[in-house]
Amino acid sequence: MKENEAYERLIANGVRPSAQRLAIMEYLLTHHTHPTVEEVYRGLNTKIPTLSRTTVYNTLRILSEHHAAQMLTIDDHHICYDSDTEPHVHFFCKHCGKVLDLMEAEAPVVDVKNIGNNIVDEVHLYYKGTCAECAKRQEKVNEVN
Amino acid sequence: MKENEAYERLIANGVRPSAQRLAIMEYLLTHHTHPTVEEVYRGLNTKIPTLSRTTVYNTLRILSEHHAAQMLTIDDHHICYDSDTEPHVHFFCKHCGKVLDLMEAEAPVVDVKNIGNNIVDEVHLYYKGTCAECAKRQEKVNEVN
DNA sequence: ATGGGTGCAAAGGATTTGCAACATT
DNA sequence: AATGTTGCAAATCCTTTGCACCCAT
Repeated sequence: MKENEAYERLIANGVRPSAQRLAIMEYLLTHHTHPTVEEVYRGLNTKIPTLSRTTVYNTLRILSEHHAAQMLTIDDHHICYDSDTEPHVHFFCKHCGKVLDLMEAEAPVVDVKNIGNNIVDEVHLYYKGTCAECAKRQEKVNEVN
Repeated sequence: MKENEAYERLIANGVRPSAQRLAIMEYLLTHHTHPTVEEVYRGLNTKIPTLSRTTVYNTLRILSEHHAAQMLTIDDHHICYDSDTEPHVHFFCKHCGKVLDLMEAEAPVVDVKNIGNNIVDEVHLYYKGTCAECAKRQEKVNEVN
């Protein structure tokens, strides 16, 4: 990771850089796994034993409100976060629950500022289905039968 | 509404047509307001006083699993349902919480079957921002100041 | 001294589950 | 009878809130 990238991201988006916020921002910047609140909490708990879930909740909400990160509401039981704030497509596997990034080459580019008189400031593109791995596993099961 | 549209929709998607399921399916087909579980429950409670929330939860989940309706997870506190299962863009107003349909003319058409080896069977396009009404209201406030 | 941030515990809210009664075949 | 569906109550889980303490871009 670039030196101070977390710090710069917070400042650029008008978020005061406390130690906890820096740690959470850095966690998102170095883990492109679309972590949930719980995953961020557990991932940082060893480094910062005093960290509370409340702070993780608060911070992730603040980060997404300030567009320093994206909240992905791709599934009702899987709210997660992504430090990549550029619109890109997310794929959600209904079988294993994994969230993948799909590259621009594989997805339409949407760049809208407003539609009618509605002002658009976030674009979310979610595809859902069966990921390559789960599809392969199911094929095997079918072969056996 | 067409005669028996709810019935046909259930049968076509392999859902057994109980009285409750028919009523919920019909409610979705006649209310294009993207209702939540609670709104469906309240909307039907007068007609079917014995209806329980549990059944509304179960039924809406079954309908979306069978692609007889879509579950929209556009916002963490606003999970709602839409009987239109064709991919179309939804606009969510962060101020008033309203969910609007955007017509095809205003939005990209996405028709994907799979990407890489991932099998896509649902496409969700969500735009978020400020709706025309809320934007207008904010303008007025700004003029006064 | 002040405003903001943190974290504990408790509250709140939404959704699911266990299970007995009921309906439909 | 057998199978699937419903609905009540309770349990669970996730998230927010109240509040006291702490800290310092």
